[in-house]
Amino acid sequence: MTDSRDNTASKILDSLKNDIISGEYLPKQKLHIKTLKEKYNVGTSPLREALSQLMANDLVVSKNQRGFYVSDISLEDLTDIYQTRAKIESLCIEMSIDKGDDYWEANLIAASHRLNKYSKKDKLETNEWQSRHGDFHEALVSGCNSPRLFQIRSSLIEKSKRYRSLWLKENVSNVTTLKINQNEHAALMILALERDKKAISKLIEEHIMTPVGIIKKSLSQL
Amino acid sequence: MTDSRDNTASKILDSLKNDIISGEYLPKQKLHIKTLKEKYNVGTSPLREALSQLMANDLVVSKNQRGFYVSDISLEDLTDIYQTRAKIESLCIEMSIDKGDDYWEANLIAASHRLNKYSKKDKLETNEWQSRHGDFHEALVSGCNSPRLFQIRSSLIEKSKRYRSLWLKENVSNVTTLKINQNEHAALMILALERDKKAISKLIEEHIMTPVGIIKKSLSQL
DNA sequence: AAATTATAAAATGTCGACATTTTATAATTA
DNA sequence: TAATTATAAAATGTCGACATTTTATAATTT
Repeated sequence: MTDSRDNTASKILDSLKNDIISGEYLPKQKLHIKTLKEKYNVGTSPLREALSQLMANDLVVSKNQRGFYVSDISLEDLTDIYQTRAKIESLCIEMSIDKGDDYWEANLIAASHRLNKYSKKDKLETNEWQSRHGDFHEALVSGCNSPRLFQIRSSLIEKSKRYRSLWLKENVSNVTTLKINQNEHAALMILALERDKKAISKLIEEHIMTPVGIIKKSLSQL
Repeated sequence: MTDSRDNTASKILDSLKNDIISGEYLPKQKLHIKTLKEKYNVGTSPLREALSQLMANDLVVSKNQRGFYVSDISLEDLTDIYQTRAKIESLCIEMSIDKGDDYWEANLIAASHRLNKYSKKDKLETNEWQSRHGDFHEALVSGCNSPRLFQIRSSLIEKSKRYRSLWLKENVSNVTTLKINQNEHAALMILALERDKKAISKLIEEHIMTPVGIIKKSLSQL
């Protein structure tokens, strides 16, 4: 939460990051200092500090004396992000399978149940579904006890979310595609419980790559 | 290079980052704003912007109203960094083997030759050796055409260098340990040219993990 | 009219100032 | 003397100001 213990810079960082990821600011869009200062009600310093952090996260770029811009997207980057994300997720899951205990299994089963139940509803909210979907995948990798690998995973998810958001913006309420691969989730859980590293690696990579084609199509005709 | 086209913040970022990685500033050490301003001859804003970026790179941490500190190290993190780095390097090499062409092969052979020749010298400089060593490993992965994976690799190398620097600080001119695994390099090249993904993956992971034990020992008695 | 130049407006990046908080030091109490 | 409180010093984080550069607009030239 944005605690009062936090300074202005870190508070505004969350807002800004979220606004970029959610697609409120479009790729290549200029981020005017003055405008942002007014919008978020802050001074120059904390704003620029937040933007500096976003630069390090590749969400923002800057040219000297020409200000800050939302970093650009591309079909190549889309593929690269997802491909890398797939490989990393595979690593996480393999570690998870190596180290996961009974609690990991139980937690995975629970998360799967929550996702399944919600997916069967006819009128489902995107946010809630995405939340449960994310929880399920997190449960899969939660046995991986490598903070650094986890961190890499998070930053990649962040970056991929941006592409998904932009795609969702073009295809409002296109929820059906979200549950395209519902049966794959079931398979993933079974393979995890069976500790079949090889099979689950293969499946998770395919699973993660599934949206790429769809997003690509929608994005290329922009 | 630190072009005059760059702004103050990005110039100072390089210096600061380098000084942290090289171990000039020690883990947990406080980074006083006033001191840094004088040392680097800059004002508040660009300094704090640079520190903000280093925060995003996990090289610096900050507590509100209590300033900036060099991020801490630990034996667990040392292991985690290197372990993750090993996995990532393995991924890069596998991709490299999949996509590498004749030029990749030639470049690899050349880099290997430069490293070999220099390693045989009796009086070798650490910097030059490390440079050639780095080049060799980069040649190995240079066929991997995933910018994002490459970026992850770079940031992990950065972080691991910090541990190596701190270790080197305790063991001045301990160059012999640097070429402990010289024969492994030859094996790596051969396996790369043979396109033996499985074998090279295994070897590179071991190769990267080699220093961990040594650094660990030296670091734990601090 | 198109291209170039001159002028005005807007925006960026850096600085030092200042209020607020933290830390260090001295004074007080038990 | 140890612990607590009061006081002083130092440091942080935020702000607005300002010089400099970029961008937009108007004037001039060919």
